[in-house]
Amino acid sequence: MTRERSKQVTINDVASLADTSVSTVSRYFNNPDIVGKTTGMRIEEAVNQLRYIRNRAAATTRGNRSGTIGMVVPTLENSIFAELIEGLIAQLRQAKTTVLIYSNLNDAGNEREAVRAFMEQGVDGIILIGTEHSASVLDLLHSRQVPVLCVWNYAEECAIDTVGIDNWDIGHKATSHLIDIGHRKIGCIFGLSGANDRAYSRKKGILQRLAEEGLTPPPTWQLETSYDLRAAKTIAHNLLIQKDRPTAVICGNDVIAFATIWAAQSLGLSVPEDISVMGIGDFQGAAEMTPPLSTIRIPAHTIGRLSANRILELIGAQSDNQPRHLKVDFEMRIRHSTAPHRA
Amino acid sequence: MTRERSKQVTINDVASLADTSVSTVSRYFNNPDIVGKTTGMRIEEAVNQLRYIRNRAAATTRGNRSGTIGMVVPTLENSIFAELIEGLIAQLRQAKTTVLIYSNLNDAGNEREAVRAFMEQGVDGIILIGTEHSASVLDLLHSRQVPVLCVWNYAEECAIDTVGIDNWDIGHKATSHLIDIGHRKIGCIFGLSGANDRAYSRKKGILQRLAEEGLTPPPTWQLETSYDLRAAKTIAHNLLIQKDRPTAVICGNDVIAFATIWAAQSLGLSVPEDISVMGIGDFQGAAEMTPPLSTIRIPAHTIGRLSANRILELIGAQSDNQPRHLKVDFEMRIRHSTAPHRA
DNA sequence: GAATTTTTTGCAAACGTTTTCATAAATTTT
DNA sequence: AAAATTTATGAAAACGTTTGCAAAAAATTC
Repeated sequence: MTRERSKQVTINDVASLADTSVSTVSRYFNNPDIVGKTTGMRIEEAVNQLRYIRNRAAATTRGNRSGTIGMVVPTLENSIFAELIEGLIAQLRQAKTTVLIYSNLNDAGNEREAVRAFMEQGVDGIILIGTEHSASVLDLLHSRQVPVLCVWNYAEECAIDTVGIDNWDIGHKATSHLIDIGHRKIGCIFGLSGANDRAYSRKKGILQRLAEEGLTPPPTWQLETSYDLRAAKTIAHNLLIQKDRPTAVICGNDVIAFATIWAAQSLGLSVPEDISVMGIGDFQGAAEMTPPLSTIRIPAHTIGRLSANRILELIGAQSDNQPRHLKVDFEMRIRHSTAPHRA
Repeated sequence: MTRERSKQVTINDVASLADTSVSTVSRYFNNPDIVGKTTGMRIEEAVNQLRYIRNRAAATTRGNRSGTIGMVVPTLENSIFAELIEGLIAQLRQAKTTVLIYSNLNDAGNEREAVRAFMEQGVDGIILIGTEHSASVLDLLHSRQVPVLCVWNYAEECAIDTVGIDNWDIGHKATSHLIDIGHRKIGCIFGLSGANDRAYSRKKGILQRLAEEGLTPPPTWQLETSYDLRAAKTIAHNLLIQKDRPTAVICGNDVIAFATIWAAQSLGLSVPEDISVMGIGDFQGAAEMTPPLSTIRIPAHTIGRLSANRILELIGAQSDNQPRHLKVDFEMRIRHSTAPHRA
C-alpha cells in the first residue's frame, strides 16, 4: 500500500482537476489577476485538494527567480550578527524570499566556497559581511552578474554597494566620551586589526582621537584580542595588573568590554570607581549587567532591514549602476561603567 | 559591449569545449571515477576556462537532491541556537550540503509558512526545534515524505526522530545540586512553560526534585518569564525583594540566571554569599562573568553535529522505519554562583 | 447586430540538467 | 587471435515549470 516513491503532484494534476491548462495554472500562481475569476477558484480548490506544492527548482530553470538570497557571515555565535540576520529575514519575508546562511566558521578562506555554493543554488542575490573579500571571491561574483551587497560597514570607496556604519567614526566618538569626562590615561583593547577591516577602522578612529589630544597610549596600553570572552578576559587581566594602570579603557566591541569589566571585578577593582570601561555595540546584556555598560548602540536590526530593501532593489534593477552606500547612524548609550575621572 | 543579460554558460558549452558529450560532463560531476582519465582532464580545463557553475536547480528537476536542508528556529538571538547551527553547518559542509534558515521570530505560527517555503525550495530534509508542532505543519510534512528531524529535546514518545537532551532530567539534576549543598529555601524562575515543551519539561523536573524533599516552593517563589534579559531581570527583582527571600534560586536557563545575578547585585546582594544562583545551559559568558555561573552545560555544538549526521541518514534511507531517538549527555559545571547554605 | 477591443485561454517550445539504453572501444581471458 | 568481459561514451527522453504566440471568448463601441 505504501508507494515506494510517491509520485509528486505536479501542476499537471492541478490543471486536470481544475479542468484547465497548465499555462493557466502557472499564470494563476505568478499573476493571479490575469486569470478568470471562476477559473481561479477552481484552481485554488484543486490545489488544496491535492495538497499541491510548487516546485521552485523547475521554475528556476526557466530563468525565473529562485526566491532565495544567500548570506555569508563570519560566525553566528556573535549575537550581533544574529540580530542583523533577524532584521534581514523579517523584511525579506514580506517579499516571499528566504535566506540561505553560510557561516565561515571564522575562516575567511571558506568564503569562496560559500559564494560558489550559493551561485550553484541559484540565489537571486548575495550578502556579505564587511568589505574585504578575496580577489577570487570578487572574480567569481563578477563572472556572473549576481547582485551583491556588503553590509555592516559603511565604506564609500567600496566598488560594491554597502549599507552599514562608519567604524572609524564610531571609534572616534566612543573615545571622545572618555576624554570628555576627563580621562587622560586611556588604555585600548582592540579587536584583531589584521582580521577584518571593521576592527581596523575602529582602531584607527580611536587612535586618531587620542592623538588629537596628545594622548597616544604606550604600546603596553594598546592591546589586541580576538572577539572571544575567554581570550579577551586574559588580555584585559594583563592590562589591569600593570603597575601603571590606565584610569579608563576603550574596547573594540562589547564582548571585549564585558571581559574587561569581569577581569577588573575578579581583580577586586570596581567599575567605574577604579576604572571606567567603554564598549562598542550594545550587545545583549550590556544594559542589564552590573554595572550597566556605557557603549554605542549599533542598530543591527535596522541594518538588516535596510539591507533587505537594498538587495531587493539590486535584484530588480536591470543594469548595474554606480554602487551606492548607505550610512546608518549609531547612538551613544552612556550608562554606568564610565564615570568622570577624579583627579 | 556589455551584454544586457549575459548568456549563462551551460554544460553544453563545457561539453563542446572539452570535445565530448553533455552526458559525459554530467557524469564527471556526479561520479568522476566513471569517466576516462584524459576526458576528465579536458573537462576540468574547460570548466576553469569558462568559469562554469553548475545549475543545481536544473539538476533538481530531474529528481536529484538539492543539496540543501532547511532549519526553522524560534529565534537566532539566543546564542545557544547559534551554536547549534554552527555545529550543524560545520558537519553538513562535509557532505556538500548547505543550510537554509528560517527564523520564526518567536512566533510559532510562522512555522507552517516556513516549512512550506522549504518544500517549494526542494530541500532534502527539514530540521525543527523542539517536538511541539501544529497539526497543520505535521500534515504538510507528511503529505510529501520529506525527511524531518526534531532537535534539542530528547523525547522518546515523539513520532518524529529526535536528537537532544532530556530536559526533565536536566531540571532534576540542577535542582539536586542546590539541595546537595544544603539549601532548603529554593526559589524558581522558569521559562514560559506554556511557550514550549522544553521549558515545561524543565519545570516539571525541577518541581519533582523539590517535591521529593518536601520542598515545594510557595507560589510566590515560582515565577515565570520569557527568555529576555530585561523581562527576566524584572521578575528576579520581584522575587528578591520579598521579605521572606529564598537562599537559592534555580533558573530555567542561563539568560534567566544572568538576569537574576544582575538583579541581586543591583539590589546590593552578593552572589553567592547572600544568595546562590543556578543556571541551565552554559551560555556564552557563564564562565567569565562575576561570579562565574554554576550551570549545566548543554553541548549545543555536539547536538548540531549529531543532527547533521542523523538527517543525512534519514535522507539516504529508502523507507521510513521506526523513529529513533538520540539522547545527548550534559555535564554539571559548578562554578562560583552557588555556595553551601550556612545555617 | 456588426465591428472592434479587451480579456482569457491553450499549445508547444524552452530552461539546464540527469539518466537509461545502446554501442563503441579497450582490456582481459581463453 | 578470437571470444568474452569491462569500461567509456553519446543520443535522446525526461524532470516540472514558464512564456510567446495565436486563437477563442467576452465585453465594449459604433
